[in-house]
Amino acid sequence: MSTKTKLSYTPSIRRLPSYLHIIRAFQRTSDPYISGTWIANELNLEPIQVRKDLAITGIVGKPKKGYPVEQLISAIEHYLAWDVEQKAIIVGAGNLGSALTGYQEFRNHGLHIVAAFDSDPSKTGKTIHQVQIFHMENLKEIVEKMNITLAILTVPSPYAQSSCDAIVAAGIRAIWNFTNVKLKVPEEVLVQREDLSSGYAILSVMMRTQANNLS
Amino acid sequence: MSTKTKLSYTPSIRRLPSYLHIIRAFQRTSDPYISGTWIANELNLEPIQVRKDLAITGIVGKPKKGYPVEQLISAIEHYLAWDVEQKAIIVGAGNLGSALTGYQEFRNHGLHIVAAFDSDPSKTGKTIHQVQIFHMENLKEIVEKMNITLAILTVPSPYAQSSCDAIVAAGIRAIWNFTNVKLKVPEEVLVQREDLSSGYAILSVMMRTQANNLS
DNA sequence: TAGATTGTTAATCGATTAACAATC
DNA sequence: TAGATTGTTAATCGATTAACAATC
Repeated sequence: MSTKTKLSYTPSIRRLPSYLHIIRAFQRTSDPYISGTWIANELNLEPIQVRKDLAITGIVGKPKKGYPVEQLISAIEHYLAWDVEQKAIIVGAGNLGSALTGYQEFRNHGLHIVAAFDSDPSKTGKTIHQVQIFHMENLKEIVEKMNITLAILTVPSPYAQSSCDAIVAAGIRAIWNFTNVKLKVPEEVLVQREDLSSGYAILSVMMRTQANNLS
Repeated sequence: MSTKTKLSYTPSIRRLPSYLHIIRAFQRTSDPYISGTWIANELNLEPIQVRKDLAITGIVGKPKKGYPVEQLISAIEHYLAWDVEQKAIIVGAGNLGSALTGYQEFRNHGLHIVAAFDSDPSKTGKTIHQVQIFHMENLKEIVEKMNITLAILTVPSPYAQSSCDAIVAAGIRAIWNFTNVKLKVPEEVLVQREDLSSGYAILSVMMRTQANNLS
């Protein structure tokens, strides 16, 4: 059976992290209930969309009051599998790798970056944000020893495919790909590509459209 | 009139950069025509989807042969407004700001980062990837002098809104927001948020789903 | 109680996919 | 010519939005 079945509710899943962020901030007010309407206002969304999105987590709200804050946070975290610690490694200890390693928000998502790898021997032994850098030669050994299942790929694009091959050979099953390369992987390996250019494409067309409207 | 009209074809626009990337690589083969079928195979998409996407740029192909490579590149670049130079500044000269400043691919998109800003005085005068760092105090002055219309926001989230306010006060009309903060801006200012957590949410749910299927 | 908010069911909208004639 | 590929028109699919009864 192919593992490449399509994921349902992807637009909703993409919005859940912003809900979680907002709800955690709201939690500090000690109000035990939060309404979908309030979340929607905060994020410029429609209340019905928020309710539909939250429904996929299985949360049940109370008419008139809203959703119980603690339970709602748990439900979102559980749905996203953010309630269990997920260990990950950084492959490519450059600026982007370093930025992601230092990104505190990931800790709130259960994501722990436990090691970094680089093919530049002069980086070996150094640390980025208290995470040790190893040489790529030791990838398989350390991945096996630490039982790692996720790699974050932040190498320059010419090295993307070869690094990916090393990651797969090390037994890793999921890759978060920050390069602009479409990676070739065995069917059972999951790849999530973070394409910076696509966001800029949207912004660029918006700017052109706005400029045209003004004239 | 509100400028917040919804952008059409956003899924297609998001895919155009990967098409462009593939087509530019193909260009080196000197073959004057490229088929939608070939692009689709390369990116694991359906040929019909590629044809529909390319159609929004106005390109016209030749049955049996495909699309003329040079014209296709021009059509995509023109549609994305990537055929004109777009100057931008980095606000927040940390690791992420530095990574984006050094990201060579942006040059292929007409995006030129011409200055960086940071509130840390010890960074003032230094450079990241040959781009000079200025103090935030000089933001408005330099933005006006250099006629900047786009800011890339890469500050830590606690500083996101105040930095955004400074950007707007400097007269900038478009912000590419890499923080996890929902920015409050006047209606006429465009914001494109790049939300790293949403990509991780997708990956995390895929991993959970796959793990469940295997058991 | 009155009214705000939920959850469900239905309607709409837009994106993807299918079918196929046209054609180089 | 035969066949691969385009572009158009229609069908399907899934996401968003609307309507509204239930209810705390």
